[in-house]
Amino acid sequence: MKARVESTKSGRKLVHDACAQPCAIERGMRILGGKWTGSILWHLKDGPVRFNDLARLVGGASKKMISERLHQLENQGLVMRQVLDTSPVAVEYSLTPFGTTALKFLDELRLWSEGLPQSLSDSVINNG
Amino acid sequence: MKARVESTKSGRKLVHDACAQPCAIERGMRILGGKWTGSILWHLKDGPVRFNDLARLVGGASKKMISERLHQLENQGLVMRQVLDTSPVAVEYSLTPFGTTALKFLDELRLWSEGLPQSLSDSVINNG
DNA sequence: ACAACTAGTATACTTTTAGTAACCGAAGAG
DNA sequence: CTCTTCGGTTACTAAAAGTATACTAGTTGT
Repeated sequence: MKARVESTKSGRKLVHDACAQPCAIERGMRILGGKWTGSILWHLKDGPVRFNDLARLVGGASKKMISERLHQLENQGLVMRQVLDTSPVAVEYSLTPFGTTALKFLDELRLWSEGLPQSLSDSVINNG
Repeated sequence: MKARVESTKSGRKLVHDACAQPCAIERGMRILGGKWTGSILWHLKDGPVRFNDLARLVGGASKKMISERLHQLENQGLVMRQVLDTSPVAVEYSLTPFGTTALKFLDELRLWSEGLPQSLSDSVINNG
């Protein structure tokens, strides 16, 4: 990404290489930046978690949201779904190897967020 | 965040500490995860950029979007707005010291995103 | 028998966000 | 005089995200 703005002698502004492809930043955000997506991945970091447990852990998100995000993450290959034939049946979700590669970045986000001024944290109210 | 799920002797599941506060992950995402937010910050990393230049650099986002995000980022203290008394007036946006602390995380995101499989990148179409 | 759990899906609705397109006044270039 | 640029704002529409309730169908606990 070498986008830059140049001024011609007459002062006209021209933009070169203005993200003809979506920036890496933006592409990544479209995958990980959805509401609850980060939280879900984060709660899976220590091992498989079952659907309803996940719904309880990610307080504030409805089952519909959890369900939608998990489908999305499964399609994108970050999360695995495994049905255990216990009774009643249990369904476990876990990170794929690819999914775990996102954890480094999420941890960086966590570190940043934990240092946020209180006033800013307060203005972001809902649970997660 | 020490959330966990425990099974009682009777098999009942209880959730402890289920994100009474929003997770750091989720709080951070609410600030940086908005559409275009990451791209805007990233384009400011090398120094001040003027409004219309920014709108051109972040291809795909309308001026309205840029304007809204910049207001938000200014309120949150990540970005500074400075009016230069040239004629015609110019308005420059730049990162505050606090804003620059987010760059580390954004760079981690960029690295992750650049390694994405092509198929996944393709399904995330718009510009940024 | 009855309630609560399992993992979701279905439906209906409201709210929020994103996006388009047009427009503003002031000033500069041709 | 007209066209363009500056930094936005306004009005409107479309799409996404959210809520809430009810339903499946089998299992276990009281």
